[in-house]
Amino acid sequence: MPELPEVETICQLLRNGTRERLALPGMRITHAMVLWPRSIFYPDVELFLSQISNRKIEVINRRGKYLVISLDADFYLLIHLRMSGDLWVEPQVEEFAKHHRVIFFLENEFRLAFNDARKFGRVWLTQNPLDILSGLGPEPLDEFLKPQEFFTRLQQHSRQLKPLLLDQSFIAGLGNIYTDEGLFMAGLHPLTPANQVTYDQAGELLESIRFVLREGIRRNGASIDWVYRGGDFQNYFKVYQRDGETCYRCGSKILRMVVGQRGTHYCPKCQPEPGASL
DNA sequence: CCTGAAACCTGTCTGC
DNA sequence: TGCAGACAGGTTTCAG
Repeated sequence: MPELPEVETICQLLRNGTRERLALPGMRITHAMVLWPRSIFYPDVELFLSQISNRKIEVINRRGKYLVISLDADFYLLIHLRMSGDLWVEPQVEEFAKHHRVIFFLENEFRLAFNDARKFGRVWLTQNPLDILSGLGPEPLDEFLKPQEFFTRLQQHSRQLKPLLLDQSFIAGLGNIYTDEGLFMAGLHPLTPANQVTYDQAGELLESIRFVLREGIRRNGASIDWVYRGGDFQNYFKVYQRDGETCYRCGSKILRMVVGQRGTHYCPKCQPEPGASL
């Protein structure tokens, strides 16, 4: 599922807990079990298992699409869910679900399970989280990011908007859904060269991105395909996977094309081609 | 710097 | 029913 709003939803769930499921901060990990070794990106599995044992969970945060779990002894557990990853807090007595890849056993009767059907997700355990996170661009929801800076960053690239916004070093957390939705709201064609975006358009794009991300978070993320249950932002998509259907704003037929190997959905009338006159 | 293709994986859906 | 092909929320690597 995971784009920024989905990761944020999981982050808040783990941080605050729910009725039956305890909040994780303050809880100790007694030991872990690795069912798919390639899920552990760093360090090697043997060292990972020894270093994770008996670590206390202190703070749970998000940076881009990474979940950042601070542990005692200055360790950080970083988890990237990629395409199909999810994190479940569940009783230890349950059978392992089909796609469990890494299990963190807690000191009570619960465990934290990393479930990931497509095996693309990755886990790091490190004392230097910046080695992994420092390449990320700014957080879109951080008010520290001003329209002027966003405009300046756009000016520095000739790339098309769609692949640029998906580039995590340009801005962190956007994925295919929220990029398409943000471009639609801003009225910008996905193929527009970034350095052709005007100052006003840049401001609108930043506002639009923030709006769709906040809506996504408010709806607890989107649930698509067979992977995720929980959020319902998929019921509020304006263009994503709506190709062939009618644009709510102008009535035109929503189109789909492939840009940078990613399905891209847009309204040909609300998002005019770059260079086309209105 | 930019683009496109391929790779890493499993599951679902569509069409023949 | 079987089977091939397309497609899926992401990222990295490599060729041109």
